[in-house]
Amino acid sequence: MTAPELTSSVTTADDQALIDALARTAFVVMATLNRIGAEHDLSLTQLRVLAILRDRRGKISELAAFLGLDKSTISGLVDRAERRGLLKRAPNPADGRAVDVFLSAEGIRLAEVGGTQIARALAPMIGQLTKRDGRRLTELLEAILEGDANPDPSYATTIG
Amino acid sequence: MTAPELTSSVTTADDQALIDALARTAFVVMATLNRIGAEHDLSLTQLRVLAILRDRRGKISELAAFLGLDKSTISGLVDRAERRGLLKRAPNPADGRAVDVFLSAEGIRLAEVGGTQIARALAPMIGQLTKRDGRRLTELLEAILEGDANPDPSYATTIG
DNA sequence: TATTGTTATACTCTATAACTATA
DNA sequence: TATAGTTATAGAGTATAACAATA
Repeated sequence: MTAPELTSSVTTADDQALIDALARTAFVVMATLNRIGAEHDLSLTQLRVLAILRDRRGKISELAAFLGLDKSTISGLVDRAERRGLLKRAPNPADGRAVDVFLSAEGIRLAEVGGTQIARALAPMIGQLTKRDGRRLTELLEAILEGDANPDPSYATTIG
Repeated sequence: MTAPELTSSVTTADDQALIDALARTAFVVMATLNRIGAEHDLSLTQLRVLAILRDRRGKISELAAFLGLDKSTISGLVDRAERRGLLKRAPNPADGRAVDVFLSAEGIRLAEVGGTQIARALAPMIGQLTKRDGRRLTELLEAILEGDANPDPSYATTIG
């Protein structure tokens, strides 16, 4: 079986080739993140939660908005991660209804290890390019990200 | 909240920027695919199954290998899609144990509609680039995909 | 009244293990 | 014996609806 294409022929051949390359790249990157997450028994969403909390606290509602998920979903995700000792809950001092979530020492350690592994896993790919081409690719990707007009706020974020 | 980074600082700043751009692009593309799939009550995996079967039949075991999932998972996915009338099963003529899966007329229609929507959804992003930059981006992405050394066969595939 | 979070419920996705049928 | 597929089971991720506590 060779690689099929889902996108149709309403666009030019060049556009089509670019869409296909973007989709393939996305799947490879996501597969890498999934695989590294799985090595630590973390789903992609859990990995993202760890990334988000790596350098800040966050309320349940903020995490939900950031990830584009329902607050009840976050509640469950936090439950499981908390049970594993990766993060903790604390009452928000400014709002009696809100709950702050933040990483435990173990969560911080895991986020660091995961980050290192991700960089290492993607290194062979970016190593295909010269320094100059790498910078060029970064520029081009940042340019197309400018055109992202998705309604959901989480669509515009990085891994976290 | 601004965009956090999961990857660590074992790499150069340039590498880091590229990894970040790749991750952000991957999330935007995947979010687009997810959103369009959801509009048709299709998970990302179901969307990929439709894409794979768009121009070929496939055995359950082939779909499993292609997507990197267990055959029992495919069995369930096919069950649900078949119940919705999107695809059908038929005995494989060459192997009495195998089952062929293929799109129904409704499945073909849905795959076409979905493909068109995906191309349209990504158009604003690729529209940010000149024709020439678009071709350049395609080349660079194809170059880094060459460096993909993932063990799982499904990692090297496009959306389908 | 509106918002924050939790809980109950239901469904999908996923894997593992056990099973049947065929090779 | 080995392979293809199904089924039973279990757990995670997800959303909706109902709820309690707070604003």
